[in-house]
Amino acid sequence: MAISKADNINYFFFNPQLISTFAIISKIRPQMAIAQLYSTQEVEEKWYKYWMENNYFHSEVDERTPYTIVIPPPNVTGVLHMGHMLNNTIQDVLIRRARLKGFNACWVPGTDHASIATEAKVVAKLKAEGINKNDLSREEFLEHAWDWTHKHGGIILEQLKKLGASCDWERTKFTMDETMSASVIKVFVDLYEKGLIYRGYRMVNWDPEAKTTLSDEEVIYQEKQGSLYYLSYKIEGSEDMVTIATTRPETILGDTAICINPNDERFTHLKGKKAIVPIANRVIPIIEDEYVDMEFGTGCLKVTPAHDENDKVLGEKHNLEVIDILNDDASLNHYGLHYKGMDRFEARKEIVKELEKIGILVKTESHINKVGTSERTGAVIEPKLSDQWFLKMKDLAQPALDAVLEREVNLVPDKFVNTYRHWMENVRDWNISRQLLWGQQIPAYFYGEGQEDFVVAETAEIALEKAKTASGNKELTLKDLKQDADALDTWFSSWLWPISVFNGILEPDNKEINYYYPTNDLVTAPEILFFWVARMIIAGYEFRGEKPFTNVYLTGIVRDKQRRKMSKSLGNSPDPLELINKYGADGVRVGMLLSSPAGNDLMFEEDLCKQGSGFINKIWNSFKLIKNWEVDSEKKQPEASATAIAWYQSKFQKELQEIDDHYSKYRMSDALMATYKLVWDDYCSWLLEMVKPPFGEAIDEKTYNEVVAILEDNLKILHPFTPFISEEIWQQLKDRTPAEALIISTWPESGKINMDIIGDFSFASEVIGGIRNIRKSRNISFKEPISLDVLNPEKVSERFNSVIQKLGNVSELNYVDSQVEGALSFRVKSNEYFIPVKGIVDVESEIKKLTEELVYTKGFLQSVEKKLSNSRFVDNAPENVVAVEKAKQADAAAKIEVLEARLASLK
RNA sequence: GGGCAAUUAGCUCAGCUGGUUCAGAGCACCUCGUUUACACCGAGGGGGUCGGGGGUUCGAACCCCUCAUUGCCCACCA
Repeated sequence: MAISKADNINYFFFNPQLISTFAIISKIRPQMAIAQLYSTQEVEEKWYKYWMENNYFHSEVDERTPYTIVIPPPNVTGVLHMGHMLNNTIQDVLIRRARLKGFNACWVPGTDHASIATEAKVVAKLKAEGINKNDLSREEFLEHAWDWTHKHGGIILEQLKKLGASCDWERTKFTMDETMSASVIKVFVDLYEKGLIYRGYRMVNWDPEAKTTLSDEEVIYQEKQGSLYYLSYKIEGSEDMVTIATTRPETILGDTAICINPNDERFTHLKGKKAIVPIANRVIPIIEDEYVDMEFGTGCLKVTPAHDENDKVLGEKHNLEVIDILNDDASLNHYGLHYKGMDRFEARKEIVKELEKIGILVKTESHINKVGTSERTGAVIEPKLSDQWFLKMKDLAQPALDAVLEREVNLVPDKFVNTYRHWMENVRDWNISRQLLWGQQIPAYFYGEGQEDFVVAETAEIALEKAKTASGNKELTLKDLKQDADALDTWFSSWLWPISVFNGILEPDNKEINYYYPTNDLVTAPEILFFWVARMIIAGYEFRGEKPFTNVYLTGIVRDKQRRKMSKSLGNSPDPLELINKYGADGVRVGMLLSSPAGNDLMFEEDLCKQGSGFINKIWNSFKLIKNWEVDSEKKQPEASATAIAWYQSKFQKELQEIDDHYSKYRMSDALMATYKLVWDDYCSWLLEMVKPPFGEAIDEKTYNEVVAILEDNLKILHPFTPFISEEIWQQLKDRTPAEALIISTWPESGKINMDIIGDFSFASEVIGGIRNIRKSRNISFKEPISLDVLNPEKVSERFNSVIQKLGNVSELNYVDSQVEGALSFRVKSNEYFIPVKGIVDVESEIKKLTEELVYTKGFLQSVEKKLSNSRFVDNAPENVVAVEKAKQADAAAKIEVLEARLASLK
């Protein structure tokens, strides 16, 4: 791309690729250099470094009130995606504003070891290298996992820095740090001793690929096209058959009963009989239970307690045998007979073939069923009975439920309270063990032959003492102890996060936890409301007797234009870092927040970032204007400037109030939009235009100083959204010491709002609009001065006359007391304005316009009068509402008078 | 199957106790403009029976009923 110097000099190119070209140009034009250029990459890098060097992000316990946010720790080996961008932008906005408001702002960053996700990645990597996880010892595998973590870990945190995240990096934590892990173990032991953790033989979600259990939340149900197979079982000692329907014919090998509904008259003849399982040729009882739905399938149910939750319940009730036919990898075991070793799906096909061959398969129907799959590996989940560790939830959940219902913890938006309540009221015990190596190993030690005798303790040494006491065997040594091989669920460490990052578990009375806890805001996705948020609240009350945070801001999901969730696999997610390169971090931050109310999904498209960077560009250019002004200390302040500044000060206060209100309700986009409009419309389009000196002239010092002060306040309210450009301008505006950096300055104080001047301004802006309309309709160039005549001068707000003259390019403003001939007119309220025009006024079209205006106003007046003549309205409506209607009536009547007078003068 | 939400301009959304500002904003669109910070600009403009129907009220985008559509959560019958 060729750029001529002439093109460059007066334009600002928002294009990082052109930096070097600009750098050269800036050298040739030293007097302009400072303000002409804006390179996002350069500026962003510069200020981030500056903030870091001056330690502004770091927080220490002090006298101030703390304002704390703990980051939802991303997976240690993850990379930044759009969800993180949204989430962390919001957190940074909150924390930066808190910092400006004078709080001791502390944003604690960190990462999560994400046991299953990370382990899956490590296993895959090893596999690619030809190494099988099972061939490694625990220690060897963990070494690989730590290698991987060190290599990829924390990349995501570096990416957050590019976004401008002002985290206290000195506090960075990892859920497998020594103290974090020790906290987890301590909590486990504690809960075990309270009798809340137990070991149970339960049906769990089994991921045969990762060979671990999953929590219910990690199972994703997908609708899949399958078949419903109708199979006939022989009745023992007769030629009768009974037909059942199943979606999983391979599990017949694990059948231990047939169940019918006792009320089902079709099957009375089967009561007390026995059936024969095909292929296995085992004899199983026919039991009766009302659980069976008589409408579904054939009304007969095969019962496989080992492979179905409901069947398990039935089995326990009727004391049935449990036959587990699967190995851990979901291949068939010896109960699979000649299918032993075959994968479950393969076996299904083969068994169906065999059943067909022996005439047992009556028919096959297509059937859509919901199949549970693993969130991490995608494998179809197998319900499996196994020994697992559980945490009793019911009592623990109660305070956490109350806290949200009583709004001690606020969910934003509030609608999530219902969902939360529903879940907490029906909370189930939490399966906390995982058959994984990557994570905190369960601190249970077996000292006997089987799994019956065990003790739970922080360390093996303590466990040994406990085991000696428990067994009465003083000869036991460490070698006799065998620690449970399983690791704890990842969430069993992250539920402690707001406490453990301040070491509040191991040292419950330390200075930091006492100061920073409870934290203020948590910003996270609603998807993990139960996974994580609810459990943190539970942990907060259980281990600190206090909530972990006051507000939970639930973001939406970032979707594309087609409303599809943005994901790597779909390939519809832009690379956040590329976006930052292209639009600048400030631009992307604005883009992300332009439309993302709490709890609503964000329909993201790149245009939003474009709009964001357009805003940055506007801010920059408005600064360039000021920066290049020549200041004259002798010059008197023009009246228009004084008026404009007085107006803006009130307008700013009014909007500041709005913005603060939006923040207090976590309406981030509204706060941004109010700021955006204040800066773009009120500040740039109106204020700067009103105070701008004529071409070639200098600006008076008073106005200059006042505008600079205004700009400084603007920068303060911009800073949370656009930290980089605001700091850049702040620093260019004046020489500042590190103690005067914008990031640690103060949020503008709220002040008086003069509503009169705001009202007068909007009156004046309507007048200016009227002038512009006439200029446009008559094709009068802006450069051509006009004169303006005003009828009914007593109602004109004179303080804005100078502004009207300046922005309307009005050379002469006269008050007249009668209609002006040969002029075009417009009306604001009941005042009438005339602009004499050259050439002939088209009386016909003027009359037409006036008539239309008159008809509309009369109609309006009529509707108001109708309302006012309705006694039920006047009697029932509040006084101020009636007063308003009366004012409308008076205004409309006056306007009609004016219009009629004008029409009369033209006819 | 149970529950919760949403439906307002082409798009994304405001509309905060039913009544000033009640039909709004931003983007997009159209017209005009080489005004000396910015064309990523400026000025102006068009565009909506507030998902349908019914009700309450002096008055409804807002409250009630009903239907429709969409999204989410929970539980799941083999």
